[in-house]
Amino acid sequence: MSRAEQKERTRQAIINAAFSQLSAEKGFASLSLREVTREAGIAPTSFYRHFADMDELGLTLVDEAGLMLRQLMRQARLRIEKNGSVINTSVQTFMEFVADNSNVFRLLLRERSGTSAAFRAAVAREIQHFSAELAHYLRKQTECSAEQAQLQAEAMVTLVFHTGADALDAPKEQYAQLTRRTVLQLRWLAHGAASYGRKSQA
Amino acid sequence: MSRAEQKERTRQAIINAAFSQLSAEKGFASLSLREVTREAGIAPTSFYRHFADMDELGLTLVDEAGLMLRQLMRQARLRIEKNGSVINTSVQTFMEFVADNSNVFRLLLRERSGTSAAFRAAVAREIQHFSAELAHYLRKQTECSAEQAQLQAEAMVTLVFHTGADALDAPKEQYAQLTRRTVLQLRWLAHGAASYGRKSQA
DNA sequence: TAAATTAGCTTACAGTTGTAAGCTCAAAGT
DNA sequence: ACTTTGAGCTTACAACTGTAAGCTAATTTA
Repeated sequence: MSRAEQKERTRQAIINAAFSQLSAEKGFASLSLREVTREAGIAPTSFYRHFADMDELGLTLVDEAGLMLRQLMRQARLRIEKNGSVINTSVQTFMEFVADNSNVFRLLLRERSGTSAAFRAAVAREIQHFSAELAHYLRKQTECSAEQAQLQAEAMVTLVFHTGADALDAPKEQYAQLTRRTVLQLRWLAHGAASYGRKSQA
Repeated sequence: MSRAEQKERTRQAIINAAFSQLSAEKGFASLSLREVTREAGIAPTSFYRHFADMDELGLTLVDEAGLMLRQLMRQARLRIEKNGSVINTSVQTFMEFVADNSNVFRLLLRERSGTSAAFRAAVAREIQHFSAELAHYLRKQTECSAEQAQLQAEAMVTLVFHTGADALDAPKEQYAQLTRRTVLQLRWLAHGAASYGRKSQA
C-alpha cells in the first residue's frame, strides 16, 4: 500500500470516528482530540499529521455534510421529475435524509448557531446552495422575480430544516404528520407569494 | 441582611455571572463551574449550595430567558394596539429584543438544538407559549380554525427566529433589510393561509 | 443564652485535556 | 545503494476540570 494511500485511509478513519461520536447527547464542541484518535486507532499526537487542530477537522465534517446535502438535492430532482409535485417530494426526501443521516443533519443544525463564526459561515454557505437550487425550481414552476424566488426558497428551507429538527426528537410514527404540516406551510407560502406578488411587485 | 436574602443575592450573582459569560464564542456547554463561581465571587464548591449541578443552573437560565420572551410579547401587544399592523410591529419588536438581549436569545437559539434533551424540551416549551399567543392574535384578525392558526403561528415564529439568528451575525445596518424580508415572508404566509384555506378547509 | 443550622471557605485529589519533544522505521527520492 | 521524508509512536507536562471532606463563623431557632 502506497504511503499517500495509507495516509488518506487514516484521515478517513479520523473523520469517521468523529462522525460516529456525534450523537443527540454529544455535539462537535464536546468531542475531544484524544477520544477521536482513540477510536480512529492512532496516537493522540498523530492527529496533527492530518489536521492543524479540531477546528480544521470540524470544517471538514461540515464540508462532507454539505456534500451529502447536494447529493440529496440530486436525488430529490430525480424524484420530482417522476412524481411532479415539487413541494411534497422535496419534503419527503428531506425527511428521509434526516432519518437516515441524523448525525450529519444534527451537525449542520447545531453548528449553524454554534460558537465558531467559521463554522456558522460554512454551514450558511451550504444551506445557501440548497436554497439557490430550490429557488431555481420555483422560478421554473411559478414565474416570479429572482429575488422573490430566492426569498421564498429561503423561507421554505428554514421551515423544512426546523421540521427536521423536530423530527430528531420525535418518534417515527409522527414523521407523517410532521411532513403533512410542513407541506401545508410550504403550500401557503407558495400560494401567498404567487398571489401577493401579483398585487404588489415588491 | 437576612440569611435567605443573602442567599438569594449570591444565587442571582451566579445567574448573572453565567449570563455574562455567554457570548458569540462561548455557549452554555463550554461554561465551567469554576469560571462562573470565580466571576460570582464565591468559592467553586459553594456553587452546590445553590444548584445541584450545571444543568440545573442552565435550566434556570432558560426559564429566565422564557420570562423575558413573555415580557417581550406583552410589550409587542401594547405596540400593536397603538400601531395596528400585527406582523410589522411584531417583527420589529422581536428584532429589538434580539439586538438588546443577544446573549439571552443566543441561549434559546442554541439550546433549542443542543445536546441536552431537557434543555431542548424547556426551550421548546417557551417557544410554544410564544407561538400560542401569536396564534391567538391571528384568529382574532383572520378567522380560521384553531389548528390552522397554530400551524401558521409556528411557521411565523420559525421564520422570525431564523431571522434573529441571522441578525446576530449581521451588522446593524442590515437589520432593516432583514426585517423587511421577513415581514414579506410572513405576509405571504398569512395571505396564502387565508386564501388557500378558503379553498380547502384542511 | 445555648444549640442547631448553613452559606461559604480551604484543601485536596483524581481525571482529563491539548500538545511539545523526540524516536522509529518504512516508503520515496536520488 | 544511500539519503531524505514523514506517519505514527511513546513519554511527559502543565493546565484545567468537577467535587469530596471538613472547618468557620454568623444567623436562626428553641
